[in-house]
Amino acid sequence: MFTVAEENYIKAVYHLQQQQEMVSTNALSAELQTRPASVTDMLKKLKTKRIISYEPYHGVKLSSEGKKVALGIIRKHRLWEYFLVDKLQFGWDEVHEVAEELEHISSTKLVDKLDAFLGYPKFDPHGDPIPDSKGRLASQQQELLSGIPISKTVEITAVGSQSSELLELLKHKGLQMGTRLEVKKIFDFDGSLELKIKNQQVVTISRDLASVLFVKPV
Amino acid sequence: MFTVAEENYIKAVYHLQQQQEMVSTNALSAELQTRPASVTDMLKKLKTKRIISYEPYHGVKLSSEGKKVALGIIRKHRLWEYFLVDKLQFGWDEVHEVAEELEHISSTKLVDKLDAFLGYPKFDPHGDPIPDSKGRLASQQQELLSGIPISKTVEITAVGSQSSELLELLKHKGLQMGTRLEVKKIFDFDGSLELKIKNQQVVTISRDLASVLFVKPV
DNA sequence: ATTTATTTTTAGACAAACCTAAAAAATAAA
DNA sequence: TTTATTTTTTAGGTTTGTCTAAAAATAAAT
Repeated sequence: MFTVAEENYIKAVYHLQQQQEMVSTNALSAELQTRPASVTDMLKKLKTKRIISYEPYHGVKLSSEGKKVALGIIRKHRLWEYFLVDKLQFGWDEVHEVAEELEHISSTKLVDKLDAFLGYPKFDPHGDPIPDSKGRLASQQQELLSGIPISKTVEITAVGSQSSELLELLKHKGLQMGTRLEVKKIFDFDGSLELKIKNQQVVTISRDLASVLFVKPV
Repeated sequence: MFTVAEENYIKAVYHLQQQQEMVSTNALSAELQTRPASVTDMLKKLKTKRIISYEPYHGVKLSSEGKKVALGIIRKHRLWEYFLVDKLQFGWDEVHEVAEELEHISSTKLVDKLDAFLGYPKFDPHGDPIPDSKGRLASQQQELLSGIPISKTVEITAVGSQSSELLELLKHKGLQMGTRLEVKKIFDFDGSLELKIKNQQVVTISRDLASVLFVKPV
């Protein structure tokens, strides 16, 4: 139905739309590492396929059909990530590129059987919700760790970015998806936090780090 | 390293070479459903990449490097087929097309972890051997069911073709890879065989069918 | 050994997805 | 409200992998 290139554009528009309603050519160009002129070409193509609404010079957004397609791709991406971590023992910080390839395998039967095999997981290893076969996303009342008061126990559910620097830091501190922890102290001077990792050691993290970690009460 | 199109050509040369040393342009054209002119173009390209040896008008064969690449692709194809049948409950007659897509996922780490997850299987669901990480194929002393004497117990290891008609017939008779059976009678009139499926019912199959079923002693 | 038929290659085109350079539109600044 | 800057689009090219039509090489038949 769609080429790999088309699917990557659709996914990029979806992600950028989380930030702002209308997505600009330049934003897509940066996200996809292609030149603006190439983006314009593809937008014209996707418009004729009724996947996006697009008026020259005024940005794009996904049509309802486009959203469906995007959720299908994201579903595949996140299910494969879950598979790689849960079944094949990949580190959760090394699955992204492989999942970028696997998400373009077309068989819907495969996706649905994979979903069943994994036990219909609701969140991927980064804590992001996995759309179900109808495109529905589980919503999670998640908050930033930087806003959690002292002595409350929470569980890490997501990270605000996928940068390898961030993932490296989390690994070093012994933090991952599902880690339970309690905020012990908050230092007013620099906003750094002292955390007690459930039944384990105490670590200190910066305010910058606490501001990209999503948690849920437990 | 290689594009999907290149990999499909390499795989096709490998398969056709099982029949005859030198592979012709026309044979590749038929196998890949492309025109002979397109095949010639690709052969020139693969020659410069030192994947095949090719002299105009005299056919091609894989270089030793080309064989390595081919075995890598076949390894992925067969491991994925095993995964689909063993873990995702696909019928063994419906995995081929999906595996045709999955075999082009590049990560070798993925392949090796998948291999481990599956328990290093030696044969795929069609009974074909799966190359190990060094490209070695398990050889199997397999014989045709039509040559097995009465009262010997054997296990089905492979089928001589992948035609959907054959696969449908096998499914109907309750025969699949790994099925153990004993030859009960051989009717001289038409060469048909009566088989007792291990601890189950008795079925009769034609000589034509027995001539495409590979088995091993058990 | 010629002629005929088949197979294979060359030549020239096309669509997809990218590119650079230049023009046009929109936005911000003077 | 002009002018300058940034953003986006158009115009024209490139590469990959395919195609058709025609030419060349090989194989088969008389």
